[in-house]
Amino acid sequence: MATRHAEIARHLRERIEDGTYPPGANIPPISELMEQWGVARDTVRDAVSRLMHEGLVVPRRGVGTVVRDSTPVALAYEPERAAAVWADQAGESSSDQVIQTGWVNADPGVAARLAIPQGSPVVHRLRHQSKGSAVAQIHEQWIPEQVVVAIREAASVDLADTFTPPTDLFSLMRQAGHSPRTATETVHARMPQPDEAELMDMAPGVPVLVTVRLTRNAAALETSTVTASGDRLSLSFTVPLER
Amino acid sequence: MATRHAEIARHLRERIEDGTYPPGANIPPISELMEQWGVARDTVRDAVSRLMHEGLVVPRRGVGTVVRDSTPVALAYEPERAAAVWADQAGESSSDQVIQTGWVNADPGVAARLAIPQGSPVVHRLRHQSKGSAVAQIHEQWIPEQVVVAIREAASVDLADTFTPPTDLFSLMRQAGHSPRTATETVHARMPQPDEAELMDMAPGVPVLVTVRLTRNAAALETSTVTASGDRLSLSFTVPLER
DNA sequence: GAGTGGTCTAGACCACCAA
DNA sequence: TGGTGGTCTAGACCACTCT
Repeated sequence: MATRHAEIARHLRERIEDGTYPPGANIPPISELMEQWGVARDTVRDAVSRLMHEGLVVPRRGVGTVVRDSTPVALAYEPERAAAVWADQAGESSSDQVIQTGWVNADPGVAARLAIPQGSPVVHRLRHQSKGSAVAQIHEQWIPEQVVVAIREAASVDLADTFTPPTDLFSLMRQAGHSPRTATETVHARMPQPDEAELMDMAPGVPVLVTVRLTRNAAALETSTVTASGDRLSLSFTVPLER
Repeated sequence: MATRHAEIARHLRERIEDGTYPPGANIPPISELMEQWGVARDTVRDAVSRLMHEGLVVPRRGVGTVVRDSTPVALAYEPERAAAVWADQAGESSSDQVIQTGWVNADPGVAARLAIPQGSPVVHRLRHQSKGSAVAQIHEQWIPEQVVVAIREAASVDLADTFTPPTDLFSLMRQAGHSPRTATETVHARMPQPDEAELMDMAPGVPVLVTVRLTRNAAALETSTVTASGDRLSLSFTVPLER
């Protein structure tokens, strides 16, 4: 027999999966579980805590511990897109706000991706894309000096001092003689940092999806990272298969 | 002032980030932290538990609580690939094993993706790809009847009864007159289920990356899901940008 | 054997929410 | 106001790892 709290957690998990406690409903309160299983309060809390960190339930003070919506991650399959697409389920009011922009020195990661010496000046832009009230995506972008200068000269836009969202950075690049050819996107997942979880109003037990992008023609033109809640967003790619 | 355990967690998190406790090192033992902060054991454990679920540390009985390797997620940038690539950091001994294969009735999700009636017969194949001793990826695949039959007739291979890993399912499809044209991959992240975490020997606080693929020409040829530890694997795509 | 983390108890007080 | 979860204590015993 496993430990008491593992046993309780397993039982509750099964009841959630078999629909006894459907999404939106409450699991029994701590006091009741204490009685039912004849254990102390903290033992029950250990069990509930496990379910919370598995992303199955969200405890709410004064209300109860509610079962989370089972995160179906809408499966919209229109495989006609040629490029990467950010798929959202709810098309609420959205906004795109530039939080910060300016010159910084490239850190080792950015420098490696852009193939420039570490510490080289790059323009760093931080954007928050919001859906409804909470931030849905954190977008960070680094652009090498050469490209920034070319855009300033060709389009009279200073990226280091422009707080309006770039309606289309790629067309600015083309105007400046730096037409992007390919974008490589690398995806991984991790748990959010506390500040990220707060900013994006994430439930406990929900990871973030991090996409690192590198846009190139002959040289590297731009690199960026997009960080977003792993359950509110899914990333979709269509790749052609050579004959 | 926040709660005691939040305070302790914040302090330890900062010490980890500033390198006082580098990856592989131990944070101070519970007993020591109890003394330092003048709190009870469970208060310290609450703090450490938070760090654990953030993926920062792994407690080991009899050893101590060690700081995890900071998950650099190797950034291999060879943007020359045209298709999806599964990037691994360590090239150890790997194996690919078919765990299960046979006919099943399509569940709603699979049926929707393959655009066939729910409950239609499909061949379901479950594979485990291992690196070293632990399973690195769980691969589940569903192939519609029409394609299975065509492959059986054209290549004398019965997918419902073949336990050898398909060296190349796509070339079998081409032989059978079903050349795949595109693959659409949709990625999201979630916390692993307990059995998944055990099978893949995952540390606590590590999410899984789930990729749902749909391979098509005119019709849907195959759909599959790949589930893998979000820190041991990163998924990379290169997309061409139209002029 | 000494030291580590893991489990569990019985009781207390606090913070939050809905009726 | 009553019920919910959140925090915290002081103490006990167990399981594991290393030397």
